[in-house]
Amino acid sequence: MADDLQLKPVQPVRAYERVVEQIEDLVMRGQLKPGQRLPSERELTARLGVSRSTVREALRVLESDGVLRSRAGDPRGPEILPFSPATLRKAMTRLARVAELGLGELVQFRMLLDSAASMLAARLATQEQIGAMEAAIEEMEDAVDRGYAAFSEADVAFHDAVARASGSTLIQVLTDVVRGVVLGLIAHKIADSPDSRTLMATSLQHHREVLDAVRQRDGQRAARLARESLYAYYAEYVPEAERPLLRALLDDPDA
Amino acid sequence: MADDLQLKPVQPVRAYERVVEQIEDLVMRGQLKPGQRLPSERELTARLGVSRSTVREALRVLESDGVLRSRAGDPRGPEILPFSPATLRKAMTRLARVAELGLGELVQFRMLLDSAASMLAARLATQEQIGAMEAAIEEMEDAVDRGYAAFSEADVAFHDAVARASGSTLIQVLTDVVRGVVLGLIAHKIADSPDSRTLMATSLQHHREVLDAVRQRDGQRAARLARESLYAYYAEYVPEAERPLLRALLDDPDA
DNA sequence: TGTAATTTGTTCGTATGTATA
DNA sequence: CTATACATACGAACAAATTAC
Repeated sequence: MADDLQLKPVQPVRAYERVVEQIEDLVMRGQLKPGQRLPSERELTARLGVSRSTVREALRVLESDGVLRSRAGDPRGPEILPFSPATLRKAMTRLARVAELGLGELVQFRMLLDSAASMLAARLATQEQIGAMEAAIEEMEDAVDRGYAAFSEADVAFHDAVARASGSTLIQVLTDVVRGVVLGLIAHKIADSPDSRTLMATSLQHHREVLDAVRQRDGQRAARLARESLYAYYAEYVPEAERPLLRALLDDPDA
Repeated sequence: MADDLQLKPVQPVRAYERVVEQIEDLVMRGQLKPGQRLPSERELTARLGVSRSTVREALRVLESDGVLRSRAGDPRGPEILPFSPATLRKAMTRLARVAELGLGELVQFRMLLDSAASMLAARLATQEQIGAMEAAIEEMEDAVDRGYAAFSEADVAFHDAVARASGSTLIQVLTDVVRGVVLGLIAHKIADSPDSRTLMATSLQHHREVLDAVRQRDGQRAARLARESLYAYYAEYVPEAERPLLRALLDDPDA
């Protein structure tokens, strides 16, 4: 007998899975576009030749994946949704919890993303995109006196502007997701900080420097400043033991 | 009337969603660990006070999220699974298709991940982890004569070793995911390349240089070489129009 | 080895509340 | 406001699969 035939164990394919695949395929191929409606459950039952329960299980899975939404009583049928990073965020959040990602690793990854985004922004950003960064900085200046919440909001706007200017959808989405997880872990600590005003002023200055590097089209400097800025802002909330992870991304890790 | 009360529209919460939440919570809190079993569908029906259909819809969603697996006839009940990046990969793949991510953006992101991984590996890797990289390189050397498939496998092993040595789970998982998407898009093109042998030899030399920089603990050099290596390997498959995205990550983008 | 018991996979019927026209 | 079609949810039934004895 040939002993090295590549035979894999066969697992039964359930009916609802084939329904999910069919609908997913239609969406992937663009035959079903956001806003369009799927036939009603009863019609799907008839067209697919499976029971209502099977159709429903498939719809629940697709719904939880953010592919569509079905509402009770809507005679137009389930609605195909536009893509949203919600599923990615869910998966990422689970990864963070189940894999027990430390704050250190999350901040490290943010440094990585923001650094790359700043590099790309310096080299590729349009004047309009640079204008959006400038507007966000002005908003931050105004917000210093209005407290941490307002400042944080403007800060997010700045980083979003940079991420958009990077031209990379992946960087944009992942920045959004990772920031959400990080802020969820420590927002209250920063808000409660007694010298949060000093923190904001320092952070604002760092952001100005990044913007300056972007304006001068100096990608490497923008990237370096972005890393240093995040390190300065978050390092104190990261446990001592994990700080080497952050420092390893700085140009001079032993300084 | 107060006009600025933050009132959001309430959307009905369906029964199966509350079941999903309960079980997801138990897994998140570590009260249900991988390998453990959930009660049977009928017992869940009784304990949760909902019908079996509702329980099943919840189980299907959890199954599609990779949280558990239920097999027909298994009297021990659904099994809690260890975390796997499968969901992340699924979400990422959908993002790539639906957001119409070009090959350029995907390769760009790989450059970014591999660059960071190499930098971190140079600064943090243990001798054992460096040994794994060396072993992968030797495997690549052997594989040059055995064709693209074998070479690609060894190549993957090298990048995995680097990603592991980076100490970052996020880098590790995302490298795996993005590589899967990229290879899915162009593996056949490389395999069919007439001068694939030359390509392999060049790539092998680049990998040796990265390893050398890691051995010498030169993070910045390792990162730069990693970017250049990926650029050299993939650039020709990336449409002309998207290549500036890749070059923007090189130290000298105009060269 | 084979068989019995239990579980999941799937279907069908029904009652109820809801959104749309 | 009403009629209609819809989704939600329940429960019973049978087939197929798995385990354990």
